[in-house]
Amino acid sequence: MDAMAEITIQQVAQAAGVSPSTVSNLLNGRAHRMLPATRHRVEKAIERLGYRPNRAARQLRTGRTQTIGLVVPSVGNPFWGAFARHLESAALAEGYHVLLCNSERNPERERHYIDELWSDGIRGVVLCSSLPSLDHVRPLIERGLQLVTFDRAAQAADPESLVSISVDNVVGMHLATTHLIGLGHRRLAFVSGALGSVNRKDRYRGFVDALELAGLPADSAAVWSGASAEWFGDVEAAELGREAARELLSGDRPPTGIVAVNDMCALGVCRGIRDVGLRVAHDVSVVGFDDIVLADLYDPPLTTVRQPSPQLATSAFAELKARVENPGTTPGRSLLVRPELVVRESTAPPPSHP
Amino acid sequence: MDAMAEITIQQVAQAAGVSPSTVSNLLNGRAHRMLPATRHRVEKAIERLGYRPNRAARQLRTGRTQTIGLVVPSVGNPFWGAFARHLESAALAEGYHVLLCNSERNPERERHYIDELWSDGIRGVVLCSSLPSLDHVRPLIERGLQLVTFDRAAQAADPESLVSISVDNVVGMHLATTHLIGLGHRRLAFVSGALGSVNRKDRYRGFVDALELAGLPADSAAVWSGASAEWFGDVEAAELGREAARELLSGDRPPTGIVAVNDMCALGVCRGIRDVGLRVAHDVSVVGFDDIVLADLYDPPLTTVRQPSPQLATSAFAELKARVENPGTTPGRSLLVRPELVVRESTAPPPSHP
DNA sequence: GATCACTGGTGTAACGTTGCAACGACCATA
DNA sequence: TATGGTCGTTGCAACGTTACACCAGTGATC
Repeated sequence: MDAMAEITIQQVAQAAGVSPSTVSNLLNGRAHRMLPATRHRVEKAIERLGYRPNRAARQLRTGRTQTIGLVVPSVGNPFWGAFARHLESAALAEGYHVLLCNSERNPERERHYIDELWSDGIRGVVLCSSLPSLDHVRPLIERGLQLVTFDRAAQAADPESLVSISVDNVVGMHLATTHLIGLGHRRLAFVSGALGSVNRKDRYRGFVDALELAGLPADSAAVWSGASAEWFGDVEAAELGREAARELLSGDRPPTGIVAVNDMCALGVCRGIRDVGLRVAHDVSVVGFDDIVLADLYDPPLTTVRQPSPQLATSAFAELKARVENPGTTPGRSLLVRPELVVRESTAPPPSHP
Repeated sequence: MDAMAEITIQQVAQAAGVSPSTVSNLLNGRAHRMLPATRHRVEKAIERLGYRPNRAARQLRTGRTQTIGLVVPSVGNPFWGAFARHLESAALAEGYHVLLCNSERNPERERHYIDELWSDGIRGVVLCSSLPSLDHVRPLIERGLQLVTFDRAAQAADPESLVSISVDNVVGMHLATTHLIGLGHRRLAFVSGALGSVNRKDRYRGFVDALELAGLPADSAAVWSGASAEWFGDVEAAELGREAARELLSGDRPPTGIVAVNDMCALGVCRGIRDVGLRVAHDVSVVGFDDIVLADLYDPPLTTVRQPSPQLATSAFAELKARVENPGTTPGRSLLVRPELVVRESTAPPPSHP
């Protein structure tokens, strides 16, 4: 295989007997400026040579890219996989591409990625970081980086141009916890990885709020937040949930209801419940968060808080595109969608006391 | 926010009191060619100005990119999500980026993406297409596109430079089917979407081969391949499996063992089994393919054929990188990894006859 | 028959980077 | 003191594209 020469706009121009400018005009929606005959000649030439414009040259010249960055914890988690998929579809429909970055919840890695994206000429990023502070990206934001954060409610100290799109995590967990309390549960537990991220903190707060509203002492509830790990990957969430369930249920005064920080974690909790010989719902109720596809497939189907990820992804892209194409015109804002509790069969009244 | 001027290599050069060439030399691993003092001045300037090289300019000049393309059916399917994640990690370790493309099993979309990737200057793509023919990418391969196909055994008519990495799907399904037969099952069913892709065809063949080897007439087995849909998305696989199970089990002579084309589909089958009031394993055994994280979490934990996706992803990237950086030196080849049957609890002997 | 406005098309410079060829300065050798 | 070699650094052209300014021709208007 020999070193392949690319087909350039000059070659097309020559083949069509016009100047490169004319070809460029056609390519950039200025076809009306030429005779139909010319236009057809050029189109034929493009077709015949299989010409594809060189994106790097175009980007260098115009300063624009048709690529956005997506930073998620890990597409190994089906929730993020689905989100990535929907975002990518929205992008495709508008001629954009998506560069995938799994931060693995590693701040260093996340920072590195944002820098790289900037180098790539990418000026719009959907960040699903959840790091409380955005200081590591502030210099870039000041230079013109457009950021849409997802699943991370806006913070007071955030840069003002920021757009944030998220489900209301506090409300969501409030709903979940209240559901459990309404079923008669009094001994609850909250299972999560380290509470380092905004959304986890919010979810935890929803849990505590609901407890207090019901007159239950907050300290009566167990909180299991993976003391060992500073942070944990989203795939390991399941393993963590499993471990948590085993530990919680073999202690004294085991909980009868467990709310998990997300569905993967909840599924792990369910597994842990079976590990110790108990039954989900019958012995201990579990509620998750996200409503991944598998929640409904599980046995028992998982009660959970739904994040409408197609809509959220679509909004995120639309918001980002508007800002990238028209920087500085719209002020920062924050969209907080109210989530919905989906009651399935992993929750039931607590077993009657002996 | 005003239009932001990028920081260029010239500005760095000026700030450091050297020429752009010197900065470029430093950036491209030719630091030994300058005095330590110069080097430090330049490094300081880069740091102080927050300079990031413009990738588009660099790519235009050198013709190289540090980006590869990944075309998967859909990262909404946890198997592909995990694969994407591992591939991306391998890429990151070598300074590469990954552009994500979900084909949604739509040939038109896949074709479009490959064209776009080429336009982006990307010369290496991991293609998880499974389309039997590669004709739609042949022109680009001839121009120098390096392709590693994954989960698609090499075909006779493939371009010679092609690398293909895959699990041995025939063997895998053979293992799964034989496992069921060994447990005493005689009435089996194979559930899949349309058998349009190479891997599905292979998996089906493994199923039939095992049947024949056991002296079971192939036509005694039911095959459910989603007659309605031309193709189906990976997320819908679960829905399809569910429907298949309901239909198969309410017919006459229902199967006692079902092998599903992948885990998502198998999970759907399990759900369908419960829909009709039967129990997985106890009444009908199910075996999947992939070994996604959730297989082990499920109730009952799913017996399945494992694809070692971290290793496969790592190999795919290594193979692709070698070819992109050194085109035309290595001939095409094909790596077929033997998969492993993971026996869990979704399979059991068939219920004894009344 | 000048002037003007359009129409269809072209020439040119620039985007930021790289790598080669070339440079002057210095030192060792003859 | 010439000659040659090395060292550290730089000038220059080019990668493929685009947008602006410009131009030559045509037809209408005064």
